[in-house]
Amino acid sequence: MKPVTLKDISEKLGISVTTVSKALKGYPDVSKKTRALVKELAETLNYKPNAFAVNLRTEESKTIGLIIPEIVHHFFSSVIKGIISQAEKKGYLVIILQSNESYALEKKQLDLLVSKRVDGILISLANGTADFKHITDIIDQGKPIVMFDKIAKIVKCSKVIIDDRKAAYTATQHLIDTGCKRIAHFRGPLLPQNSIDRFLGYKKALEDNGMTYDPSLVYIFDDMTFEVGEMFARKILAEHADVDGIFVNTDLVAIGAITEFNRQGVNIPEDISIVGFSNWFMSSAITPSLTTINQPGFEMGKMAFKQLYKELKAKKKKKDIIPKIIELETNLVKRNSTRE
Amino acid sequence: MKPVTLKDISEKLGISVTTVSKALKGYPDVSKKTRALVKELAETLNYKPNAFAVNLRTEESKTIGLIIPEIVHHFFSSVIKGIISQAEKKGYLVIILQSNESYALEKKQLDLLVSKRVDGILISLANGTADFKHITDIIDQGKPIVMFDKIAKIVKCSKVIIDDRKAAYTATQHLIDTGCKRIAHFRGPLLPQNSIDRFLGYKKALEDNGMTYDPSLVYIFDDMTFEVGEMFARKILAEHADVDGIFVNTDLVAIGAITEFNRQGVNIPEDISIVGFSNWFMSSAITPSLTTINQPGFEMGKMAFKQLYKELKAKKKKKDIIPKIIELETNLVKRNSTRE
DNA sequence: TTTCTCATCGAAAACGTTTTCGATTTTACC
DNA sequence: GGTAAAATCGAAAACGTTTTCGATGAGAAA
Repeated sequence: MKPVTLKDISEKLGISVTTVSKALKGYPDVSKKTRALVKELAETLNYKPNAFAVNLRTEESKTIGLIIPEIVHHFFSSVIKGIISQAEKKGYLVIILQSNESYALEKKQLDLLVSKRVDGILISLANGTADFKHITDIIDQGKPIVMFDKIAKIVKCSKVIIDDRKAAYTATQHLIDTGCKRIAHFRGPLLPQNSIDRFLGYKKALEDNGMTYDPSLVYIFDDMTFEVGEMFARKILAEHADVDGIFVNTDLVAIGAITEFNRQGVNIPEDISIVGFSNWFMSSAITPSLTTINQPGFEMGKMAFKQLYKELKAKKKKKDIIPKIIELETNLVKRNSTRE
Repeated sequence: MKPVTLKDISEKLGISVTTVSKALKGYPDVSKKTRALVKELAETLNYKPNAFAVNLRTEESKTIGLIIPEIVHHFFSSVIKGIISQAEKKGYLVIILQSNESYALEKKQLDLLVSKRVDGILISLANGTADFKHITDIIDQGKPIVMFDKIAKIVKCSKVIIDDRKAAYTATQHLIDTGCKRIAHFRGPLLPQNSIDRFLGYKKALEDNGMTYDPSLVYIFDDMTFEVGEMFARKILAEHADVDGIFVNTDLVAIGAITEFNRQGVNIPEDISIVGFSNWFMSSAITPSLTTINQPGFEMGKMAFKQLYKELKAKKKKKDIIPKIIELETNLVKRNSTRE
């Protein structure tokens, strides 16, 4: 019933616990004969080291924490998958917490992870997070932490991101290149850095092409849902009949807009061209299929863990951690919601 | 730099480690005065108990493991969210692993969780899992384990499920009630219990209504994607032009089929009625909106954790664990892909 | 035989906490 | 003041592992 311990093995073999431990861990000062004996008995007894004891002794748990604003979300769940897949390869387990876009929760959860003594932390910030003391405190304690996607530029730690501004610029430029003269932007919320950067990329593209930036063409809303996309589409038709191109913050909203435009008999891309953001799998399914920016979620998760892993190793060797900004490539996926 | 320990507090206060520990844990044999002193110092020093030491001493980690076939999946990520939300309330953390629908991986991960000494395990089986020794071994060790959604009927442990058979029966009956005379079924893979039960419900409904069951109307395919839905739709039109109703295993495939039918000028629900399964959020977004079975993922996650929690408490009190089957209610969500 | 080297082993401390049980002090009561 | 009861404390063991450092013995070299 009780799990097998080193002591059990040592008693059965008439040798000390020390030697058993050493034999199993491949220390050189144990004879081939006893080593074989120990390993064999450990095998047949199905010995598994008590993780709690190992943790206490080595002061590491081979576990990392992950805080994410929302789990039920295609992009984020892809990131999670990327993280877990990579962590598993290196023998790390992942504890996942969800901040629900709440700063207070995020803070509490960070605290919880620290008190549980995870080896490191991966985090994508909540929209509401504007103060970063809870993050810097942890960094000051020397615990590795890596941010991804929704980051804070001020905080000195490693980050895995895409160049939202550049991607948005590319998307908008594509609309311009395919003949759009008056381009709207479905921006979504004001706060997270992504939203800001995508907006700035959109604006820059307009300006670089000698088009006037019109604030009334930027639609703002806190939630980004399918229904909001439908609503924005109706608004565009009512308020700005001259709009012939839209750059949308996220695919789900773009697909909502397309659905509404289809319903209203607006031809896409002839009357209005649309570019989304994310390359959600439904973008290729909708009719017309959606031109969009590919945002590599799985890859982002992988890279975030890889960077954290490097820092964990560096810390073990008492080396300094030099924060690194990893920028992942995005690309425009041309489909049928924009012209040739 | 080093975290504060009980010893630090005891030395600063000139009392024993024992008393400090007792004071913090509210033991009665410590005076109000010292208790206050200890609590205050612990507060200002920001003392956090060393989780590793507590784990070792108490033989529990307040951590549970979760094995799921696939994370990037709306239903499963909803379940995860339900589990995490509930676990957090009770002070438990959740380690998530993904089996990728592979029996071998599932087995390995279960082993990993046990060796990490999680307090209990939640699992939704991989499609390929047909042997259950890896599960029963853990149950025999006395470690609580609760299955959900994709379960094995033979294994003696608690389960949280829906009545797939009944739900499928309801879906099919709805097609019959609204006038469908020849009903196909997009079944998907042969193996997981859900697939089998949904098929059986479909078949039973036909038989109970005096309709002949025609195996050639049951479409089987290993993957269940949007594209498979499109393909099935084309096949139906080519092979069985007389079909006027379809019960589809999962919403995504149903939506693929609707898209293809729309493209081909088939009227839904007039020419062909469709019922899906899951109530994925896109079901209400597609045109026509999809009649479907609501499958409460979040709720399922919540209940699964709650049951596991009960068993963890029972185990602590040395009480016997009596396996419990929890069946969650499903309901038909009538929308526009079926007639009135 | 003595000395030295090398291979092999084990005692013991340490990680930080919890809990039992005995010891000491304080209070209550006569 | 003396005794009993109650309140308060702390020593020590325990959880299972890792690792340091010293001990022992065998064999080789002198």
